[in-house]
Amino acid sequence: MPSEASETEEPRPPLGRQRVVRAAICHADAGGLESLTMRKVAGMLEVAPMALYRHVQNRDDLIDAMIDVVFSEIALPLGSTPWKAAMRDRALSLRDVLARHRWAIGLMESRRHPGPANLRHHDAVIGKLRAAGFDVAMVAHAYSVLDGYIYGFALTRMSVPFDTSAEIDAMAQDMFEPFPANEYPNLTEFVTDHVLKPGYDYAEEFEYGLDLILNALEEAFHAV
Amino acid sequence: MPSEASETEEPRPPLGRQRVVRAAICHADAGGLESLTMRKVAGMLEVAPMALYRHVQNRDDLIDAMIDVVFSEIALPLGSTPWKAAMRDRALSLRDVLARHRWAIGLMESRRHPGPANLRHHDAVIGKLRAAGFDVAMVAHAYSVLDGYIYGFALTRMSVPFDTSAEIDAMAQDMFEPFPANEYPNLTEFVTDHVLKPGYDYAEEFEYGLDLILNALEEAFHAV
DNA sequence: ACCTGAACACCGTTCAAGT
DNA sequence: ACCTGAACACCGTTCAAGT
Repeated sequence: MPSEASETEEPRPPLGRQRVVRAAICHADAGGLESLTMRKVAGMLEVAPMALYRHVQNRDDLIDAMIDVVFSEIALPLGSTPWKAAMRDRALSLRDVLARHRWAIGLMESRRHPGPANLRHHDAVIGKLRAAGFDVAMVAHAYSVLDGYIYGFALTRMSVPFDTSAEIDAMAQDMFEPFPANEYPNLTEFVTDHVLKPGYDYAEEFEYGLDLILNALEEAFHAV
Repeated sequence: MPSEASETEEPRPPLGRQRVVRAAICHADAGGLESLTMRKVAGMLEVAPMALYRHVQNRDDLIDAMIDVVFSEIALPLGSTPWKAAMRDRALSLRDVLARHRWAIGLMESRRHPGPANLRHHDAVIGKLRAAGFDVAMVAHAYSVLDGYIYGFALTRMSVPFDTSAEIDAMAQDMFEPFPANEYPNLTEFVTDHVLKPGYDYAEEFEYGLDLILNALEEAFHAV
């Protein structure tokens, strides 16, 4: 067939950095960072492994780009919303984004080459607090405790991998199985009498701590 | 020479699970989890890679064992110390342990097979709060917000890798260099007018947030 | 009981070509 | 300009031996 038949021969679209980064995020969302290999991303895009290196310097550069996409998904505290409500909305948005992209939790704040969405996000959060009257020292306090809590909650609570009460129950059995009964009475009581109870929900735990911190920050702010 | 000369021939001591785990922790402390390979640990112990598998099921089992050693290094809240001081001491101890073993931060609360030191630690913390009069719901609130904050601070603040003010300065230059000047005015002001100032110290930020949370928990506890 | 060596199916990345 | 294929120096882990 003639090589000019450009439409019927399905000439694949050029790769492009965006398509590479999106495919990588998709893979990491499903399988985690460990299973994200250059070769698998290339396979998803039906391309030779080395084709990726035209659009990405190396694996670390790819991860930098992925993280900036994640930052771009966090709702910015813009508009005239009061600082406390704005920080609350931003915290819930960040919590949701980290739940979608669990592989990103440990990488968001340790990149040596932050992207534009990263810097823009921090600029907006700091700007909102400054506009509300926080001095730079109080901004540091507030940002440190809020982000510490949000990322830490994402890390410690959301990483527990079960959805149903039955799963959590089975897992608890497995955990205590190798040890003598009543070796850990307080932990056992806590798990059986509270965590395993049908009404218990992690999501509410996040908002309890978040509001505890926001209220305490408000008090500290007004005390100045 | 006769094979009975057992002392002069330096017959290496048997490997043993403890020696393997300790060597692995030592390597991870220095180079992180990424560079921790079975082959390198074997090399440190001057042994063939496959020798490790007599004492450890696989790489994941090795990491489980490493994490439990880390848990064993956290000071337990024992004795008759009041709950607030005990939680404060425990938080500072956990912060220090995580600073020594940064590779462990993301793994401490997501192990499918927690070891005895892990369970014993949680049992002691829960026991201290229960003994102080916290009901199980309040224990969940307190533990969730405290550990969230401690792990998150370790993740977000301690992962920034600089020691001296000069280093942080150079890094800030690098970060903003690819972008137009004054693109991020609030962030720039915050970094130059506060973070880069000689008196600023991360360590104090940790204790500010910790005391904010502990005081808020105390209020919530007494309000019940 | 404890350790070894070869082998297998993977990695990221460099280099030299291909179109 | 964009993609490929072979090659190199690595991985974790299985298997069959060695002492």
